[in-house]
Amino acid sequence: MSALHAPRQNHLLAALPAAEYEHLPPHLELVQMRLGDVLYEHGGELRYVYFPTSAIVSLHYVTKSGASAEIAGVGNEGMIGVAVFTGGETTPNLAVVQCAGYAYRLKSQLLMQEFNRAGGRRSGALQHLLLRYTQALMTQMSQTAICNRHHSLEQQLCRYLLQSLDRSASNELTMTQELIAGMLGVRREGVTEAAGKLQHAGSISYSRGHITVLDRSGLETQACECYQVVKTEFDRLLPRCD
Amino acid sequence: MSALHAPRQNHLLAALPAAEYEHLPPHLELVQMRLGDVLYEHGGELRYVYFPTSAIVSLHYVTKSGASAEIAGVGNEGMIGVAVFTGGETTPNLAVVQCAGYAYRLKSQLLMQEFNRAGGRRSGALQHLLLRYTQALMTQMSQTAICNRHHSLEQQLCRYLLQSLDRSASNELTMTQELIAGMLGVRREGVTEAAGKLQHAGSISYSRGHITVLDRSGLETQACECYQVVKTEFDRLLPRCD
DNA sequence: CACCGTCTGTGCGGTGCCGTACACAATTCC
DNA sequence: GGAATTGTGTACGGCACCGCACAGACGGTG
Repeated sequence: MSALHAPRQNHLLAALPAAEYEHLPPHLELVQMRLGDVLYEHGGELRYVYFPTSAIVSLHYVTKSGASAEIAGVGNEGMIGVAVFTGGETTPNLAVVQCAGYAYRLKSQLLMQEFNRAGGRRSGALQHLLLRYTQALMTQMSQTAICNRHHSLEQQLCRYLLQSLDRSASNELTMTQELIAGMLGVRREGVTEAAGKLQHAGSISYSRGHITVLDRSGLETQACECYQVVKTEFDRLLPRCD
Repeated sequence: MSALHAPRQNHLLAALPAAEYEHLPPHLELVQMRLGDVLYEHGGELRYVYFPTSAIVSLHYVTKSGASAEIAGVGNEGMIGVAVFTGGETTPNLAVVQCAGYAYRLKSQLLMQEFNRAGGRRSGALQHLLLRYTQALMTQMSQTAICNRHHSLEQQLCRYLLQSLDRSASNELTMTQELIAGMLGVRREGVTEAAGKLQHAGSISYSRGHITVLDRSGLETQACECYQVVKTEFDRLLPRCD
Protein backbone atom coordinates (compact mmCIF):
# COMPACT_ATOMS: atom_id res chain seq x y z
CA MET A 1 0.00 0.00 0.00
CA SER A 2 1.48 3.30 -1.08
CA ALA A 3 1.69 6.40 1.07
CA LEU A 4 -0.40 9.42 0.28
CA HIS A 5 2.67 11.17 -1.01
CA ALA A 6 5.68 9.32 -2.24
CA PRO A 7 8.50 10.45 -4.51
CA ARG A 8 8.06 7.36 -6.62
CA GLN A 9 4.71 8.66 -7.78
CA ASN A 10 6.83 10.67 -10.12
CA HIS A 11 7.67 8.47 -13.06
CA LEU A 12 11.23 9.68 -13.44
CA LEU A 13 12.08 9.05 -9.82
CA ALA A 14 10.29 5.72 -10.07
CA ALA A 15 12.39 4.71 -13.03
CA LEU A 16 15.68 5.06 -11.22
CA PRO A 17 17.33 1.84 -10.17
CA ALA A 18 17.48 1.42 -6.41
CA ALA A 19 21.24 1.89 -6.31
CA GLU A 20 20.94 5.36 -7.76
CA TYR A 21 17.75 6.31 -6.05
CA GLU A 22 18.46 5.31 -2.50
CA HIS A 23 20.54 8.32 -1.52
CA LEU A 24 18.09 10.87 -2.92
CA PRO A 25 15.18 10.74 -0.43
CA PRO A 26 17.03 12.62 2.33
CA HIS A 27 17.26 15.55 -0.05
CA LEU A 28 13.84 15.32 -1.60
CA GLU A 29 11.47 17.86 -0.15
CA LEU A 30 7.72 17.66 -0.59
CA VAL A 31 6.24 20.98 -1.60
CA GLN A 32 2.70 22.06 -2.16
CA MET A 33 2.02 23.92 -5.38
CA ARG A 34 -0.83 26.31 -5.75
CA LEU A 35 -2.43 27.39 -8.96
CA GLY A 36 -0.43 30.20 -10.46
CA ASP A 37 2.74 29.67 -8.46
CA VAL A 38 5.77 30.56 -10.52
CA LEU A 39 8.68 28.14 -10.19
CA TYR A 40 11.02 30.21 -12.25
CA GLU A 41 10.85 32.95 -14.79
CA HIS A 42 12.91 34.35 -17.60
CA GLY A 43 16.40 35.00 -16.33
CA GLY A 44 15.71 33.83 -12.82
CA GLU A 45 18.00 31.14 -11.52
CA LEU A 46 16.72 27.65 -10.85
CA ARG A 47 17.51 26.95 -7.23
CA TYR A 48 15.54 23.74 -7.31
CA VAL A 49 14.40 21.17 -9.79
CA TYR A 50 10.89 19.81 -9.30
CA PHE A 51 9.45 16.36 -9.74
CA PRO A 52 5.66 16.68 -9.71
CA THR A 53 3.56 13.91 -8.27
CA SER A 54 0.11 15.39 -8.56
CA ALA A 55 0.72 18.97 -9.72
CA ILE A 56 0.88 19.99 -13.36
CA VAL A 57 3.24 22.73 -14.44
CA SER A 58 3.26 24.63 -17.66
CA LEU A 59 6.33 25.89 -19.48
CA HIS A 60 5.15 29.15 -20.84
CA TYR A 61 6.31 32.09 -22.84
CA VAL A 62 4.94 35.60 -22.60
CA THR A 63 5.54 37.95 -25.51
CA LYS A 64 6.40 41.59 -25.13
CA SER A 65 2.87 42.48 -26.17
CA GLY A 66 1.50 40.36 -23.35
CA ALA A 67 0.28 37.41 -25.39
CA SER A 68 1.30 34.04 -24.11
CA ALA A 69 1.21 30.35 -24.83
CA GLU A 70 2.30 27.06 -23.43
CA ILE A 71 5.37 25.45 -24.89
CA ALA A 72 5.14 22.21 -23.00
CA GLY A 73 3.49 20.79 -19.93
CA VAL A 74 5.07 18.81 -17.12
CA GLY A 75 3.26 16.47 -14.80
CA ASN A 76 4.17 13.36 -12.88
CA GLU A 77 5.87 12.00 -15.98
CA GLY A 78 8.65 14.58 -15.91
CA MET A 79 10.61 17.26 -14.16
CA ILE A 80 11.00 21.01 -14.21
CA GLY A 81 14.49 22.38 -14.55
CA VAL A 82 16.16 20.62 -17.44
CA ALA A 83 18.34 23.69 -17.90
CA VAL A 84 20.16 22.77 -14.71
CA PHE A 85 21.98 19.88 -16.30
CA THR A 86 22.10 21.19 -19.84
CA GLY A 87 24.21 23.92 -18.34
CA GLY A 88 22.30 27.04 -19.21
CA GLU A 89 20.97 27.47 -15.69
CA THR A 90 17.97 29.36 -16.94
CA THR A 91 15.72 29.64 -19.99
CA PRO A 92 13.74 32.44 -21.60
CA ASN A 93 10.57 30.82 -20.31
CA LEU A 94 8.27 30.80 -17.36
CA ALA A 95 7.29 27.75 -15.31
CA VAL A 96 3.88 28.24 -13.78
CA VAL A 97 1.60 25.88 -11.90
CA GLN A 98 -1.43 25.02 -13.95
CA CYS A 99 -3.02 22.43 -11.68
CA ALA A 100 -2.52 22.62 -7.95
CA GLY A 101 -0.92 19.62 -6.33
CA TYR A 102 2.37 18.36 -4.97
CA ALA A 103 5.90 17.92 -6.14
CA TYR A 104 9.22 16.90 -4.69
CA ARG A 105 12.02 19.30 -5.11
CA LEU A 106 15.75 18.86 -5.05
CA LYS A 107 18.49 21.44 -4.85
CA SER A 108 19.76 22.12 -8.35
CA GLN A 109 23.33 21.78 -7.23
CA LEU A 110 22.65 18.32 -5.92
CA LEU A 111 21.08 17.21 -9.16
CA MET A 112 24.07 18.52 -11.06
CA GLN A 113 26.43 16.50 -8.92
CA GLU A 114 24.44 13.35 -9.45
CA PHE A 115 24.11 13.99 -13.14
CA ASN A 116 27.83 14.43 -13.62
CA ARG A 117 28.74 11.38 -11.62
CA ALA A 118 28.17 9.21 -14.65
CA GLY A 119 31.22 7.23 -15.67
CA GLY A 120 32.28 7.03 -12.05
CA ARG A 121 31.17 4.33 -9.67
CA ARG A 122 27.54 4.53 -10.59
CA SER A 123 25.92 3.34 -13.73
CA GLY A 124 24.91 6.71 -15.03
CA ALA A 125 21.27 5.72 -15.06
CA LEU A 126 20.22 9.13 -13.80
CA GLN A 127 22.02 10.90 -16.61
CA HIS A 128 20.66 8.46 -19.11
CA LEU A 129 17.13 8.92 -17.83
CA LEU A 130 17.23 12.69 -17.76
CA LEU A 131 18.66 12.90 -21.24
CA ARG A 132 15.89 10.74 -22.54
CA TYR A 133 13.40 12.90 -20.78
CA THR A 134 14.98 15.92 -22.42
CA GLN A 135 14.44 14.37 -25.78
CA ALA A 136 10.83 13.60 -24.96
CA LEU A 137 10.40 17.19 -23.89
CA MET A 138 11.82 18.36 -27.20
CA THR A 139 9.28 16.21 -29.00
CA GLN A 140 6.55 17.88 -27.02
CA MET A 141 7.86 21.32 -27.94
CA SER A 142 8.15 20.38 -31.59
CA GLN A 143 4.65 19.11 -31.66
CA THR A 144 3.39 22.25 -29.99
CA ALA A 145 4.96 24.23 -32.80
CA ILE A 146 3.30 22.06 -35.43
CA CYS A 147 -0.01 22.08 -33.65
CA ASN A 148 0.01 25.86 -33.39
CA ARG A 149 0.64 26.09 -37.07
CA HIS A 150 -1.75 23.58 -38.53
CA HIS A 151 -4.45 22.38 -36.19
CA SER A 152 -7.76 23.85 -35.20
CA LEU A 153 -8.65 25.20 -31.81
CA GLU A 154 -10.95 22.27 -31.18
CA GLN A 155 -8.27 19.74 -32.04
CA GLN A 156 -5.85 21.49 -29.77
CA LEU A 157 -8.33 21.57 -26.95
CA CYS A 158 -8.78 17.82 -27.21
CA ARG A 159 -5.05 17.29 -27.20
CA TYR A 160 -4.70 19.51 -24.19
CA LEU A 161 -7.43 17.78 -22.23
CA LEU A 162 -5.99 14.37 -23.01
CA GLN A 163 -2.52 15.37 -21.94
CA SER A 164 -3.87 16.82 -18.73
CA LEU A 165 -5.89 13.69 -18.16
CA ASP A 166 -2.81 11.51 -18.50
CA ARG A 167 -1.19 13.54 -15.76
CA SER A 168 -4.19 13.39 -13.54
CA ALA A 169 -5.37 10.66 -11.22
CA SER A 170 -9.08 10.95 -11.96
CA ASN A 171 -11.19 11.75 -14.97
CA GLU A 172 -11.98 15.19 -13.63
CA LEU A 173 -9.90 18.26 -14.29
CA THR A 174 -9.98 21.49 -12.36
CA MET A 175 -9.41 24.28 -14.82
CA THR A 176 -11.46 27.15 -16.15
CA GLN A 177 -11.88 27.91 -19.82
CA GLU A 178 -10.02 31.13 -19.20
CA LEU A 179 -7.03 29.17 -17.98
CA ILE A 180 -7.12 26.80 -20.92
CA ALA A 181 -7.30 29.75 -23.28
CA GLY A 182 -4.18 31.15 -21.65
CA MET A 183 -2.42 27.84 -22.14
CA LEU A 184 -3.36 27.45 -25.77
CA GLY A 185 -2.74 31.11 -26.46
CA VAL A 186 -6.25 31.72 -27.80
CA ARG A 187 -9.34 33.68 -26.84
CA ARG A 188 -11.46 32.48 -23.97
CA GLU A 189 -14.52 32.66 -26.21
CA GLY A 190 -12.90 30.29 -28.64
CA VAL A 191 -12.48 27.74 -25.89
CA THR A 192 -16.08 28.22 -24.81
CA GLU A 193 -17.25 27.42 -28.29
CA ALA A 194 -15.01 24.40 -28.80
CA ALA A 195 -15.78 23.06 -25.33
CA GLY A 196 -19.46 23.57 -26.01
CA LYS A 197 -19.23 21.33 -29.05
CA LEU A 198 -17.43 18.65 -27.07
CA GLN A 199 -20.03 18.81 -24.35
CA HIS A 200 -22.80 18.65 -26.89
CA ALA A 201 -21.16 15.59 -28.39
CA GLY A 202 -21.13 14.02 -24.94
CA SER A 203 -17.36 13.80 -24.68
CA ILE A 204 -17.06 16.07 -21.68
CA SER A 205 -19.18 17.87 -19.17
CA TYR A 206 -18.13 20.98 -17.36
CA SER A 207 -19.28 23.68 -15.04
CA ARG A 208 -17.42 26.53 -13.49
CA GLY A 209 -13.93 25.20 -13.66
CA HIS A 210 -14.67 21.52 -13.28
CA ILE A 211 -14.33 19.39 -16.36
CA THR A 212 -15.35 15.76 -16.34
CA VAL A 213 -14.23 13.59 -19.19
CA LEU A 214 -17.03 11.26 -20.15
CA ASP A 215 -15.76 9.77 -23.36
CA ARG A 216 -12.02 9.61 -23.59
CA SER A 217 -11.93 7.84 -26.92
CA GLY A 218 -14.21 10.51 -28.31
CA LEU A 219 -11.61 13.10 -27.45
CA GLU A 220 -8.91 10.98 -29.03
CA THR A 221 -10.89 10.87 -32.24
CA GLN A 222 -11.30 14.64 -32.29
CA ALA A 223 -7.72 15.39 -31.31
CA CYS A 224 -5.01 15.92 -33.85
CA GLU A 225 -2.21 13.45 -34.32
CA CYS A 226 0.03 15.51 -32.05
CA TYR A 227 -1.33 13.87 -28.95
CA GLN A 228 -0.44 10.40 -30.09
CA VAL A 229 2.93 11.41 -31.48
CA VAL A 230 3.98 12.86 -28.14
CA LYS A 231 2.52 9.99 -26.15
CA THR A 232 4.13 7.37 -28.32
CA GLU A 233 7.46 9.11 -28.06
CA PHE A 234 7.23 9.35 -24.28
CA ASP A 235 6.40 5.67 -24.04
CA ARG A 236 9.26 4.79 -26.31
CA LEU A 237 11.84 6.91 -24.51
CA LEU A 238 10.62 6.43 -20.96
CA PRO A 239 8.81 3.12 -20.66
CA ARG A 240 6.97 2.71 -17.39
CA CYS A 241 8.40 -0.04 -15.28
CA ASP A 242 5.36 -0.81 -13.17
CA MET B 1 44.68 31.64 -43.88
CA SER B 2 41.89 29.13 -43.64
CA ALA B 3 41.30 26.29 -46.05
CA LEU B 4 38.25 26.27 -48.30
CA HIS B 5 36.69 23.63 -46.11
CA ALA B 6 37.67 23.14 -42.52
CA PRO B 7 35.81 21.45 -39.69
CA ARG B 8 36.41 24.45 -37.49
CA GLN B 9 34.09 26.48 -39.68
CA ASN B 10 31.44 24.78 -37.65
CA HIS B 11 31.06 26.70 -34.44
CA LEU B 12 30.61 23.68 -32.23
CA LEU B 13 33.73 21.96 -33.50
CA ALA B 14 35.53 25.27 -33.23
CA ALA B 15 34.53 25.63 -29.61
CA LEU B 16 36.14 22.37 -28.53
CA PRO B 17 39.41 22.72 -26.65
CA ALA B 18 42.35 21.30 -28.58
CA ALA B 19 42.74 18.36 -26.21
CA GLU B 20 39.28 17.11 -27.00
CA TYR B 21 39.24 18.08 -30.62
CA GLU B 22 42.55 16.69 -31.80
CA HIS B 23 41.50 13.09 -32.18
CA LEU B 24 38.31 13.87 -34.09
CA PRO B 25 39.64 14.94 -37.53
CA PRO B 26 40.57 11.41 -38.64
CA HIS B 27 36.92 10.50 -38.27
CA LEU B 28 35.39 13.66 -39.67
CA GLU B 29 34.24 13.22 -43.24
CA LEU B 30 33.41 16.12 -45.50
CA VAL B 31 30.14 15.60 -47.31
CA GLN B 32 28.37 17.65 -49.90
CA MET B 33 24.74 18.35 -49.25
CA ARG B 34 22.31 19.07 -52.02
CA LEU B 35 19.03 20.86 -51.70
CA GLY B 36 16.38 18.43 -50.58
CA ASP B 37 18.72 15.72 -49.31
CA VAL B 38 17.20 13.93 -46.37
CA LEU B 39 19.63 13.20 -43.52
CA TYR B 40 17.17 11.19 -41.53
CA GLU B 41 13.46 10.74 -41.28
CA HIS B 42 10.90 9.63 -38.77
CA GLY B 43 11.94 6.31 -37.34
CA GLY B 44 15.08 6.05 -39.43
CA GLU B 45 18.27 5.50 -37.49
CA LEU B 46 20.91 8.18 -37.32
CA ARG B 47 24.06 6.56 -38.61
CA TYR B 48 25.89 9.87 -38.61
CA VAL B 49 25.74 13.19 -36.90
CA TYR B 50 26.40 16.22 -39.06
CA PHE B 51 28.23 19.44 -38.38
CA PRO B 52 27.36 21.87 -41.19
CA THR B 53 29.92 24.37 -42.35
CA SER B 54 28.07 26.03 -45.21
CA ALA B 55 24.90 23.96 -45.58
CA ILE B 56 21.68 24.74 -43.75
CA VAL B 57 19.46 21.93 -42.60
CA SER B 58 15.88 22.12 -41.48
CA LEU B 59 14.30 19.99 -38.80
CA HIS B 60 10.88 19.44 -40.16
CA TYR B 61 7.65 17.71 -39.38
CA VAL B 62 5.14 16.48 -41.92
CA THR B 63 1.59 15.88 -40.76
CA LYS B 64 -0.52 12.96 -41.89
CA SER B 65 -2.48 15.30 -44.10
CA GLY B 66 0.71 16.35 -45.85
CA ALA B 67 1.11 19.79 -44.30
CA SER B 68 4.53 20.55 -42.96
CA ALA B 69 6.55 23.09 -41.07
CA GLU B 70 10.01 23.72 -39.78
CA ILE B 71 10.63 23.14 -36.11
CA ALA B 72 14.18 24.45 -36.04
CA GLY B 73 17.00 25.17 -38.41
CA VAL B 74 20.61 24.07 -38.14
CA GLY B 75 23.53 25.78 -39.80
CA ASN B 76 27.21 26.18 -39.00
CA GLU B 77 26.27 27.08 -35.44
CA GLY B 78 25.03 23.60 -34.62
CA MET B 79 24.74 19.93 -35.36
CA ILE B 80 22.17 17.47 -36.60
CA GLY B 81 21.58 14.36 -34.54
CA VAL B 82 21.11 15.43 -30.95
CA ALA B 83 19.03 12.29 -30.41
CA VAL B 84 22.21 10.25 -30.65
CA PHE B 85 23.44 11.34 -27.26
CA THR B 86 20.09 11.96 -25.64
CA GLY B 87 19.63 8.26 -26.16
CA GLY B 88 16.50 8.08 -28.27
CA GLU B 89 18.43 7.31 -31.45
CA THR B 90 15.72 8.81 -33.59
CA THR B 91 13.01 11.45 -33.48
CA PRO B 92 9.60 11.85 -35.08
CA ASN B 93 11.06 14.48 -37.38
CA LEU B 94 12.72 14.87 -40.69
CA ALA B 95 16.08 16.51 -41.33
CA VAL B 96 16.19 17.96 -44.81
CA VAL B 97 18.75 20.16 -46.54
CA GLN B 98 17.38 23.61 -47.08
CA CYS B 99 20.46 25.32 -48.45
CA ALA B 100 23.03 23.33 -50.38
CA GLY B 101 26.52 23.32 -48.97
CA TYR B 102 28.92 21.22 -46.97
CA ALA B 103 29.02 19.51 -43.63
CA TYR B 104 31.33 17.21 -41.74
CA ARG B 105 29.86 14.01 -40.52
CA LEU B 106 30.87 11.66 -37.78
CA LYS B 107 29.71 8.14 -37.05
CA SER B 108 27.02 8.30 -34.39
CA GLN B 109 28.67 5.56 -32.41
CA LEU B 110 31.87 7.53 -32.23
CA LEU B 111 30.10 10.62 -30.98
CA MET B 112 28.37 8.56 -28.32
CA GLN B 113 31.70 7.22 -27.10
CA GLU B 114 33.17 10.67 -26.87
CA PHE B 115 30.09 12.05 -25.21
CA ASN B 116 30.10 9.39 -22.52
CA ARG B 117 33.77 9.72 -21.81
CA ALA B 118 33.08 12.65 -19.51
CA GLY B 119 34.25 12.09 -15.97
CA GLY B 120 37.07 10.00 -17.28
CA ARG B 121 40.41 11.34 -18.36
CA ARG B 122 39.03 14.15 -20.43
CA SER B 123 37.40 17.27 -19.21
CA GLY B 124 33.95 16.55 -20.54
CA ALA B 125 34.00 19.68 -22.64
CA LEU B 126 32.31 17.89 -25.52
CA GLN B 127 29.45 16.75 -23.35
CA HIS B 128 29.16 20.16 -21.84
CA LEU B 129 29.10 21.81 -25.22
CA LEU B 130 26.55 19.49 -26.76
CA LEU B 131 24.24 19.81 -23.80
CA ARG B 132 24.36 23.55 -24.07
CA TYR B 133 23.63 23.28 -27.76
CA THR B 134 20.68 21.08 -26.93
CA GLN B 135 19.31 23.75 -24.70
CA ALA B 136 19.78 26.37 -27.38
CA LEU B 137 17.95 24.11 -29.79
CA MET B 138 15.10 23.81 -27.35
CA THR B 139 14.88 27.56 -27.17
CA GLN B 140 14.62 27.66 -30.92
CA MET B 141 11.83 25.10 -30.90
CA SER B 142 9.99 26.95 -28.15
CA GLN B 143 10.19 30.16 -30.05
CA THR B 144 8.97 28.49 -33.20
CA ALA B 145 5.92 27.38 -31.27
CA ILE B 146 5.27 30.89 -30.00
CA CYS B 147 5.91 32.44 -33.37
CA ASN B 148 3.48 30.09 -35.06
CA ARG B 149 0.87 31.03 -32.55
CA HIS B 150 1.18 34.77 -32.32
CA HIS B 151 3.14 36.40 -35.09
CA SER B 152 2.23 37.42 -38.60
CA LEU B 153 3.49 35.85 -41.75
CA GLU B 154 5.55 38.93 -42.52
CA GLN B 155 7.19 38.92 -39.11
CA GLN B 156 7.98 35.27 -39.47
CA LEU B 157 9.45 35.79 -42.89
CA CYS B 158 11.79 38.44 -41.50
CA ARG B 159 12.84 36.17 -38.69
CA TYR B 160 13.45 33.35 -41.12
CA LEU B 161 15.53 35.47 -43.46
CA LEU B 162 17.60 36.81 -40.60
CA GLN B 163 18.28 33.37 -39.21
CA SER B 164 19.27 32.12 -42.63
CA LEU B 165 21.48 35.14 -43.09
CA ASP B 166 23.30 34.44 -39.84
CA ARG B 167 24.09 30.98 -41.13
CA SER B 168 25.22 32.24 -44.47
CA ALA B 169 28.53 33.73 -45.53
CA SER B 170 27.14 36.44 -47.79
CA ASN B 171 24.11 38.68 -47.84
CA GLU B 172 22.54 36.64 -50.60
CA LEU B 173 20.32 33.66 -50.02
CA THR B 174 19.42 31.00 -52.56
CA MET B 175 15.87 29.96 -51.88
CA THR B 176 12.60 30.23 -53.72
CA GLN B 177 9.43 31.56 -52.19
CA GLU B 178 7.96 28.13 -52.58
CA LEU B 179 10.71 26.71 -50.38
CA ILE B 180 10.28 29.38 -47.75
CA ALA B 181 6.55 28.73 -47.72
CA GLY B 182 7.28 25.06 -47.06
CA MET B 183 9.54 26.01 -44.17
CA LEU B 184 7.09 28.37 -42.55
CA GLY B 185 4.19 26.06 -43.23
CA VAL B 186 2.20 28.68 -45.15
CA ARG B 187 1.00 29.26 -48.69
CA ARG B 188 3.45 30.27 -51.35
CA GLU B 189 1.22 33.22 -52.25
CA GLY B 190 1.43 34.49 -48.73
CA VAL B 191 5.20 34.58 -48.97
CA THR B 192 4.99 36.35 -52.32
CA GLU B 193 2.90 39.05 -50.76
CA ALA B 194 5.02 39.49 -47.66
CA ALA B 195 8.24 39.40 -49.67
CA GLY B 196 6.74 41.95 -52.04
CA LYS B 197 6.21 44.34 -49.17
CA LEU B 198 9.77 43.88 -47.97
CA GLN B 199 11.10 44.48 -51.46
CA HIS B 200 8.94 47.53 -51.81
CA ALA B 201 10.29 48.82 -48.53
CA GLY B 202 13.79 48.33 -49.89
CA SER B 203 14.80 45.73 -47.32
CA ILE B 204 15.39 42.95 -49.80
CA SER B 205 15.53 42.34 -53.50
CA TYR B 206 14.85 39.02 -55.13
CA SER B 207 14.37 37.27 -58.39
CA ARG B 208 13.80 33.65 -59.16
CA GLY B 209 15.24 32.09 -56.09
CA HIS B 210 17.91 34.62 -55.31
CA ILE B 211 17.31 36.91 -52.39
CA THR B 212 19.65 39.76 -51.62
CA VAL B 213 19.35 41.43 -48.26
CA LEU B 214 19.80 45.16 -48.70
CA ASP B 215 18.81 46.46 -45.30
CA ARG B 216 19.41 44.06 -42.50
CA SER B 217 18.33 46.40 -39.77
CA GLY B 218 15.11 46.98 -41.64
CA LEU B 219 14.39 43.29 -41.39
CA GLU B 220 15.23 43.32 -37.72
CA THR B 221 12.71 46.06 -37.17
CA GLN B 222 9.99 44.14 -38.98
CA ALA B 223 10.81 40.80 -37.36
CA CYS B 224 9.16 39.65 -34.19
CA GLU B 225 11.04 39.37 -30.94
CA CYS B 226 11.59 35.65 -31.56
CA TYR B 227 14.65 36.30 -33.66
CA GLN B 228 16.41 38.21 -30.93
CA VAL B 229 15.35 35.83 -28.18
CA VAL B 230 16.86 32.89 -30.00
CA LYS B 231 19.98 34.77 -31.00
CA THR B 232 20.57 36.10 -27.51
CA GLU B 233 20.15 32.65 -26.06
CA PHE B 234 22.57 31.11 -28.55
CA ASP B 235 25.15 33.76 -27.74
CA ARG B 236 24.68 33.22 -24.05
CA LEU B 237 24.92 29.44 -24.19
CA LEU B 238 27.51 29.11 -26.92
CA PRO B 239 29.68 32.19 -26.99
CA ARG B 240 31.92 32.39 -30.03
CA CYS B 241 35.57 32.18 -29.17
CA ASP B 242 37.01 33.87 -32.23
C1' DC C 1 -31.21 36.62 1.74
C1' DA C 2 -29.06 39.91 -1.23
C1' DC C 3 -24.77 40.86 -3.11
C1' DC C 4 -20.68 40.49 -5.82
C1' DG C 5 -17.07 38.26 -8.20
C1' DT C 6 -16.23 34.56 -11.22
C1' DC C 7 -17.33 31.68 -15.01
C1' DT C 8 -19.72 30.85 -19.23
C1' DG C 9 -22.66 31.98 -23.46
C1' DT C 10 -23.57 34.81 -27.58
C1' DG C 11 -23.37 38.14 -31.11
C1' DC C 12 -21.02 41.16 -34.61
C1' DG C 13 -17.72 43.25 -37.51
C1' DG C 14 -12.92 42.75 -38.81
C1' DT C 15 -8.82 40.39 -40.64
C1' DG C 16 -5.18 37.36 -41.78
C1' DC C 17 -4.54 33.50 -44.05
C1' DC C 18 -6.33 29.60 -46.95
C1' DG C 19 -7.69 27.21 -51.38
C1' DT C 20 -8.08 27.76 -55.96
C1' DA C 21 -7.39 29.46 -60.40
C1' DC C 22 -4.93 31.68 -63.84
C1' DA C 23 -1.63 35.04 -66.20
C1' DC C 24 2.87 36.20 -67.04
C1' DA C 25 8.01 36.24 -66.84
C1' DA C 26 12.41 34.17 -66.67
C1' DT C 27 15.15 30.25 -67.32
C1' DT C 28 16.46 25.67 -69.32
C1' DC C 29 16.11 22.21 -72.83
C1' DC C 30 15.78 20.55 -77.20
C1' DG D 1 14.24 29.85 -81.81
C1' DG D 2 10.34 27.56 -79.96
C1' DA D 3 8.72 24.65 -76.18
C1' DA D 4 8.55 23.11 -71.65
C1' DT D 5 9.64 24.05 -66.87
C1' DT D 6 9.99 26.83 -63.06
C1' DG D 7 9.29 31.00 -60.38
C1' DT D 8 6.39 35.00 -59.35
C1' DG D 9 2.14 38.20 -59.38
C1' DT D 10 -2.83 38.80 -58.76
C1' DA D 11 -7.54 38.09 -57.79
C1' DC D 12 -11.65 36.29 -55.24
C1' DG D 13 -14.55 33.80 -52.09
C1' DG D 14 -14.29 31.42 -47.73
C1' DC D 15 -13.30 30.52 -42.95
C1' DA D 16 -11.22 30.31 -38.48
C1' DC D 17 -10.14 33.08 -35.17
C1' DC D 18 -9.76 37.85 -33.12
C1' DG D 19 -11.31 41.96 -30.38
C1' DC D 20 -14.89 43.81 -28.18
C1' DA D 21 -19.21 44.19 -25.79
C1' DC D 22 -22.59 42.54 -22.95
C1' DA D 23 -25.91 39.19 -20.81
C1' DG D 24 -26.91 35.49 -17.95
C1' DA D 25 -25.69 31.97 -14.45
C1' DC D 26 -23.58 29.98 -10.71
C1' DG D 27 -21.32 30.10 -6.07
C1' DG D 28 -19.31 31.90 -2.16
C1' DT D 29 -19.61 35.85 1.40
C1' DG D 30 -21.42 39.08 4.55
